[in-house]
Amino acid sequence: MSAVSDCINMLDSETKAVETPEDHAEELRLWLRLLTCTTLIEGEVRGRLRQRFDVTLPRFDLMAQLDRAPDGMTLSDVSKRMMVSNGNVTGLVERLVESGHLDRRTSETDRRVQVIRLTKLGRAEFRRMAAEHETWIADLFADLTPKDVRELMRLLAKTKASAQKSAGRRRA
Amino acid sequence: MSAVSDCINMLDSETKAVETPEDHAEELRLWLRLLTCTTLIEGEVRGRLRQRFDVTLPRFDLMAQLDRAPDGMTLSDVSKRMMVSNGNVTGLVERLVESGHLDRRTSETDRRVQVIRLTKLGRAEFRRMAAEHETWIADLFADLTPKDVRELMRLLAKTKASAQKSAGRRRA
DNA sequence: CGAAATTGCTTTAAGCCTAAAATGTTTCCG
DNA sequence: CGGAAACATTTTAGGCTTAAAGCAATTTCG
Repeated sequence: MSAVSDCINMLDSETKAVETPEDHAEELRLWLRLLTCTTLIEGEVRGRLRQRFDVTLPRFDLMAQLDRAPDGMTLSDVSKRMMVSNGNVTGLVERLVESGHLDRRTSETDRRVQVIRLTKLGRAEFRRMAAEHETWIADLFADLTPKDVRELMRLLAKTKASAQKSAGRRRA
Repeated sequence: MSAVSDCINMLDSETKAVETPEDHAEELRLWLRLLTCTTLIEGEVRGRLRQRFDVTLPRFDLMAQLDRAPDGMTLSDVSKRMMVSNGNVTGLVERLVESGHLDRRTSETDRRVQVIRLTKLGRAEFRRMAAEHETWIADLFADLTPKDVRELMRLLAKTKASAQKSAGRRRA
């Protein structure tokens, strides 16, 4: 091996400034496991919502957002909170207005803005579903100790921060 | 409070066999955080796959399954592994056969079964994408220490087991 | 002021996804 | 053997989802 490549390798191992074909198998496995957990739980919740209340998960999620905002939200707010595209929200809201769960009105002060709220019916139905939903989640996580839960919260917060930072780097 | 309700409450607190309106806010928050992390990372990966390779995430995932199975897989296998419905796989495979990435043939021994494999093109393209994909994941998780990763793996394994148990209870 | 950029939302085209019903195939067993 | 059950896949109907383009209203700033 040449003196030059010796030098480069030392830089690599000591400063980690250069990318040799490094091994990221652990992170990859972590990502797959994270995805598996989420998919598993999401599927379970989806199925139960459907069976018990004949409602879809996205509809439930949207109502959950609105339940915490008595004064309503704009479509953009909802879109950001739910981390879905704008166009997605448009259709979702359309169907929920149609079924009488949501009320939609154009803002007085800015005619671009649509403000949506839960109707009385929407709120009542959501509360009924949410109560049961909470027990499902509790059951799905039942084998975790309170300490496990705290620790997971902490590590996922760290994960979220890390991912956001990485996403920010890309957009920059 | 009556003697009867005293008795019931004692049973509740000591054996946890009965459900009083308990507080499961922590588990709920944990679930939302888990979902946020996954959605965030998934969206980031989806965007990068699209930008760099003009490929969708489901296509990538399907090819990833096949890359690890040189002898091919049946559609049912893929469906189970990917945790998606059978009908979903049918369409996904259709498009990947169409684009020349997959090879599909009916099993010799069981005419119900379709065996799919990566074509040479499919494998080459997947390997190219996977190499880059791995660096994205590493970057997204960059702020986690090796210890964090290990700990998350452990807790997510526990979470997965708990959720599977709960899902099993329901189907029973 | 008024053009340009931005913002909020909708539309479009394409693809993803599910649950349930339908189709064809194989296995099980009486 | 032969019908019932199980299995693998496809089809169907409906909804979800995205990226990108389009439209209208508002804000910015020369």
